Amino acid sequence: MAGVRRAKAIPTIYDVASRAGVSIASVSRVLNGQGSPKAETRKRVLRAVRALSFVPDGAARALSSNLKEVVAVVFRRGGEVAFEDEEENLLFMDVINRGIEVAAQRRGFDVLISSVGVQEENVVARIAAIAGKADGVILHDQMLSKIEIARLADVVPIVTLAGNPSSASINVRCDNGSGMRALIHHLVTDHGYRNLAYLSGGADSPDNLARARVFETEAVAGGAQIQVGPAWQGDYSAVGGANVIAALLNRGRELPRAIVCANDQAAMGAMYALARRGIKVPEEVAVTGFDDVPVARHLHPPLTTVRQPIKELGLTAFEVLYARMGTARGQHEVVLPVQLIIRESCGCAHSPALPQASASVAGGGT
Amino acid sequence: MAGVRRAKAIPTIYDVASRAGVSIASVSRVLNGQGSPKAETRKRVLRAVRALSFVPDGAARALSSNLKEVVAVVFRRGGEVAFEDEEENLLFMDVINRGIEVAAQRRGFDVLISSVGVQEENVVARIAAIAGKADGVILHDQMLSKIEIARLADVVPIVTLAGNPSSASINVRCDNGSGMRALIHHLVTDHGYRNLAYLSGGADSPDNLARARVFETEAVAGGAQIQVGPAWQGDYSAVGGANVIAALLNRGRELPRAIVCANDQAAMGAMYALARRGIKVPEEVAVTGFDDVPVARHLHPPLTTVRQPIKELGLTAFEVLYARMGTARGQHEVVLPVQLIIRESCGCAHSPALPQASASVAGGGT
DNA sequence: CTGAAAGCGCTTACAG
DNA sequence: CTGAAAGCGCTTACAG
Repeated sequence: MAGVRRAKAIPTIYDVASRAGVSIASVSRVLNGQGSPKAETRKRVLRAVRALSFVPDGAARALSSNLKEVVAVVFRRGGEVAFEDEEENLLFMDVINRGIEVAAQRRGFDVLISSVGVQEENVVARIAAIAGKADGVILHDQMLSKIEIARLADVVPIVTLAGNPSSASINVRCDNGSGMRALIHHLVTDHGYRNLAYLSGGADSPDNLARARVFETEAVAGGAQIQVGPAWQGDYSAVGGANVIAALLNRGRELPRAIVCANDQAAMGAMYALARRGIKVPEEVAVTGFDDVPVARHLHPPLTTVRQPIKELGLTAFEVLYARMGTARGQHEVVLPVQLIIRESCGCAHSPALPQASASVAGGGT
Repeated sequence: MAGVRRAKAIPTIYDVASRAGVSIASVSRVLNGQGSPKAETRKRVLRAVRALSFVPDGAARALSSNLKEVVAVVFRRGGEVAFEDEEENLLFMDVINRGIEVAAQRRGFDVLISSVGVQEENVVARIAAIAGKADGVILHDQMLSKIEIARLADVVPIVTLAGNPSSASINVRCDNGSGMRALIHHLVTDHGYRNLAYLSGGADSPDNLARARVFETEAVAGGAQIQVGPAWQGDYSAVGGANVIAALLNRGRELPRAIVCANDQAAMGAMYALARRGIKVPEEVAVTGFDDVPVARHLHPPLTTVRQPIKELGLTAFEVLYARMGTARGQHEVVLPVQLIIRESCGCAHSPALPQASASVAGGGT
């Protein structure tokens, strides 16, 4: 508001109509392909539109048609970035957002992006304001409580990404269970590790909780010892992961044979901390991640992890939201499959690669 | 439009007003902090707002206040992704977009993101539609001609990123000239290379043109031989870069001592193609990039390149646009400084690093 | 401090 | 096929 306003008068549909010598209704019709305007009318309108560089005002359209053709995406923006590679974290969100955007485009929607600072105060108000500018909202992370979501859902359809299912919204997530199950099976059965730890992610993250739960069940079922608890509490970040390992080491604790990390970021941090102490991965301690972010394969050793269908997560989130805009109810949770990616940090043999970081080529082209 | 509509009736400002027993004007005032509503009025309005989960409609606000508080960002979406690392390319745009978003947030704006397919037909119409939904537009790449920009600029302020300066818009870019100058100086003077080539980026990219021009001037001024021309025409992509090298090698051409690539992506492709033929970088051929994307330091060898202030590019684009929304005119070009980042692909000595990919830590924390 | 009313720029029944 | 008119949900002078 403060001092922001337009300079020159911008042409409206009235200007176009009078220049073309027709009514504004006709202008609207030819512009939106409604009805069957006469060729002559059409021609005159189009000419006037060009002459005036007329662009229909989105707000006015939205108001009268009750459709903004905008989907809002809200996510948390990280604070300080200790590891340079932490930027990769963003990539994860960005790839999801790209998926949302591609799906949105197909339906003629645009994407309104809005990040919320980690320690921003009025999150609810912020999100409400954004919701007012869109036909639907996609929420990354767990930024709103169940009731807050329910309240907002009265006003606009909501899809959560990796959140908790709720009767008021739809949750889209990946299959943490089978991903973790495959990973533990590989570690316990294939490698025979008898002592594992789970380096946890954000304490209140549903993904983290699900992964932790399956980690425990499967490891124990496989007859392995496990280490869990406060000492292993990370926060999905590389610094967090590094701190956990460093603290453990400082207190002289003996490390397990394998560290299963809540995500790739934490794994990067853990590997960094281990390297600093001269502990060899995977010879002394195996480390695994979750997500398969692009850098994962560039690490030394390349990271064994569980690949999430990142872009599909976004595509699906939009499609599910779009469907919800039309119909009242539907499913409340959508689960996408994951894939175990075995590289070397688990202890598997070095697979021969081309002598360059980008050895993993899909096309060829040369 | 097709079949999309709301389910339940959504509360409007009238509902709030009648529930609170005041006029809609009062509701609007307390919600927007205008005037000085009585404490009692304020209380009753707020209570009603909560009770109804009222969220003001953005379209209606925008229409009556003539301010959407939305800035549109349009960029080109790549086609196929041959190199997996090509995703990093997105990161570049995404970091810029993050910068835009952070700056926008400070001013109470949200960001409307819209990518345009490489071979999409109605680009002008698409962009016009997006412009109608925003108070200003930021254009990545060179997607619109000079006249198209001028036409659109009649309707909405425009900032281009790495485009051409024009009287109708403002262009924000980095200082290609001094970056390339520093790089060539390092290659020619410090390393003494006498034979260089410029692996070009998109033929119509202003950045590429500027870099190519300075490359020539500086290399020649330094007394070096240069190779340029169609055989060295890439397209900013890794595949493009790889193809150029492969084609040259296939035709038995002798490579120069150093290949200066238009950007990091092309450099990655070039290094890949060289590695496939067993040509050693930097011992036989030095390779450099431009941009300093995050993977650059993970390559083997780590890439010498010119760092662009990526996030600042975005921040600046928004601020400049915001300023333009208020005042009629101003500067037409903003240039941000760059920094030469010397790593190993130029032939410089291996700098001792921690035994892990993420050796580059900023904080510490352990 | 507060309310009645106009107006923002479109879309869309409703007549003709 | 086309136009006059109502209405979408807000903000903001203008009176009081």
